[in-house]
Amino acid sequence: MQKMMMEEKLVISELELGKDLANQLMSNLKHTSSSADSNKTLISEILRVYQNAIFMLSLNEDKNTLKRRSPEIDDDKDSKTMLKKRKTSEKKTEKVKVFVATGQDNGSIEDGHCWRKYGQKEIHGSKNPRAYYRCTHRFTQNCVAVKQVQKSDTDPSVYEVKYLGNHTCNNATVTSPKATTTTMNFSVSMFEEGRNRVNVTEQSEDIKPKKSEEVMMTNLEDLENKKNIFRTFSFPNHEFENGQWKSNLFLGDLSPATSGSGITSEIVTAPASLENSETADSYFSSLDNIIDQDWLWSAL
DNA sequence: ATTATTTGACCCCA
DNA sequence: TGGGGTCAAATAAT
Repeated sequence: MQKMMMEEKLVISELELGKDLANQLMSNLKHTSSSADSNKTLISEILRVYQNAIFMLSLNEDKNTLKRRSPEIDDDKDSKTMLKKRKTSEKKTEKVKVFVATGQDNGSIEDGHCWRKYGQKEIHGSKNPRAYYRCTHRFTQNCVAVKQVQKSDTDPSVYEVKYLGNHTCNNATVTSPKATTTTMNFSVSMFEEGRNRVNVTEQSEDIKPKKSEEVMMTNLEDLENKKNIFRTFSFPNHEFENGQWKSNLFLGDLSPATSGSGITSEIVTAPASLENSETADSYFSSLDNIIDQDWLWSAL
């Protein structure tokens, strides 16, 4: 009950924030002096805020149905430390991270890491191809991080970005000094994935398989489709866990390494170039464990 | 010259 | 068997 209270509070505060932002926007629009960028930013914020609120609410609905799944996830976590050659072991209960970002760029959203494209495929039910990226330092630093980017079918301004594996390279943030004009706000959520849903398929046995998978959706909006699944959080200091939020958050750059299996949460402060608002930082917060979503990349 | 992208081949697994 | 992830040669960009 207390947790419920907490969540409700969060929802309310999100909505209030949205209202605030909307008012600002209204004001901006009245005084035509404001920049377009500013308005765009506000709109992005508003959308994100409402999305968060929606998610929180939808979460309550879901809670009953999928509250406790995945009782046994840990087992192989430590036990096999040095698993020699697990033959495509069993289920991959991975953690999935969902990023939501308002982006207009081509999916190559600045996320503080250097990526190298290594493939692109047409995907069965999708109109748009999926691009595959790996960390630039893969060979030099054995960094296994990989990501997939695919433009949304429904909204061309939306890019769905799926992250697999954690970065183990040093070159975390700071991509290049040059105009990190970077993007905007991101929200992240993370949850566990039910068994063979979105298969991670980290085929190699070379490096230690990271047990983490992350998915990121760029831009908001189309959460309409995937209503409840998407829990995105962008408000500071809140971590979702086992159906409840707790405040706890990390600020700073993308989570460094943590090659370990369990990522917990990470937040990213985004550059927030537009305007000077110091609070413009965006961050990623993540959640832990939640439902499994097939909707995500599924061709529905 | 070096580093990144493109793109069809290859390969694995459901 | 084919969908989708990766490789790698060719090509482009620096």
